[in-house]
Amino acid sequence: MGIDQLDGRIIVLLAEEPRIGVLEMSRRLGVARGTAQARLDRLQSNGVIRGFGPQVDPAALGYPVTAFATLEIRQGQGTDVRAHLATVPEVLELHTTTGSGDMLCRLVARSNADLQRVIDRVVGFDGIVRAATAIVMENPVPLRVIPLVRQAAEDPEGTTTWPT
Amino acid sequence: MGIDQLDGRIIVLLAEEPRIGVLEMSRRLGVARGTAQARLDRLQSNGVIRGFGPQVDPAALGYPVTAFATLEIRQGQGTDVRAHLATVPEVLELHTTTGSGDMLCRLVARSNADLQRVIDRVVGFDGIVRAATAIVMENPVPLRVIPLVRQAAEDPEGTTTWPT
DNA sequence: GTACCACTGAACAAGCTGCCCAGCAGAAAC
DNA sequence: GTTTCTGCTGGGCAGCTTGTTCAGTGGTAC
Repeated sequence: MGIDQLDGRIIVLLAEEPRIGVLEMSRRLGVARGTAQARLDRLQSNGVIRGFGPQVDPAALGYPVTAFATLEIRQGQGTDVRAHLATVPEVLELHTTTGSGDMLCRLVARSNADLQRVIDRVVGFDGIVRAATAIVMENPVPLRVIPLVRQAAEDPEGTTTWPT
Repeated sequence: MGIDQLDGRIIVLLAEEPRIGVLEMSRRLGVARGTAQARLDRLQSNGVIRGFGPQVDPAALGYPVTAFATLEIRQGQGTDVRAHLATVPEVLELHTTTGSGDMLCRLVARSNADLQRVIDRVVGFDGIVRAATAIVMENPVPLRVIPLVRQAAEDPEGTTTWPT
């Protein structure tokens, strides 16, 4: 667990120019091709890099509305609720959490009106007691990992980030 | 806006085997290479496919703790808060929302103890009045788009998904 | 001292990419 | 009805990359 600076540079480079090949990568990093290859393979088998799947924009697909729903679950119904939500395509993500509410899920919809349909489908299940929905207006920081990768590469142990 | 079935199959195929080339893709889809190439180019310039950046797992990087924080902002301080949060590497995502709380952000940390440091850094800014944090315990549905892509490909207009 | 590991630098055949072209079918415009 | 446009097909070509293998080197652990 943890990455060194070369690993960090590999990830950043791949994030900036995903179509780059291993050979070009090795040239930019100033290392041998075999090294770049080996590092990349290791990052993938480590699970640090999960994959290179296409990043799809739901808005461009016709789902411009995003919302977060906090769900309250009836005791003991967690498993069923998880299975139910997994069948709803508009549920992009689901977490079980501490704090007020038991689950948090990310939803998308074709419009604000359509969001009602999605929410109805989500909560139309016995195990769900209550749902509180917050519609996303703006997304000032889209999902990102690069700053974190930079920090992890600079300081694999996390020693300097602790309070002094 | 909207994709047809061939587009959908391209995205699904790319999600399943990201390292696949255009030639192999065209073979699997049963179309000419030029067609696959053109479709892929169009999907990218459309913005449907944002890119193919590496999907990094924060847990494997040494940040196994995820949390969602709901922030309440002092009137008129929104811009400053956005800028402040953008400088924190552990803030992976930030949304402004309707409903209780004004912003929702996704955080990661090295441990539960470390989460305190992150929250202190997030909240240690004048414009933030209050923060409510929910720690993620389990992630039954990791961020996914494929089911949505399938639905969009089957029904680009969304007609069949409306209540009857 | 020896074994082990990571990196370098090189070579090879095989395959893919980017690019070009000509032809064809369906839809829309005139 | 004819023309134009768009999207798809199928082919060819040079150039480059990939996957793989090999030998050599330096540092580290035992």
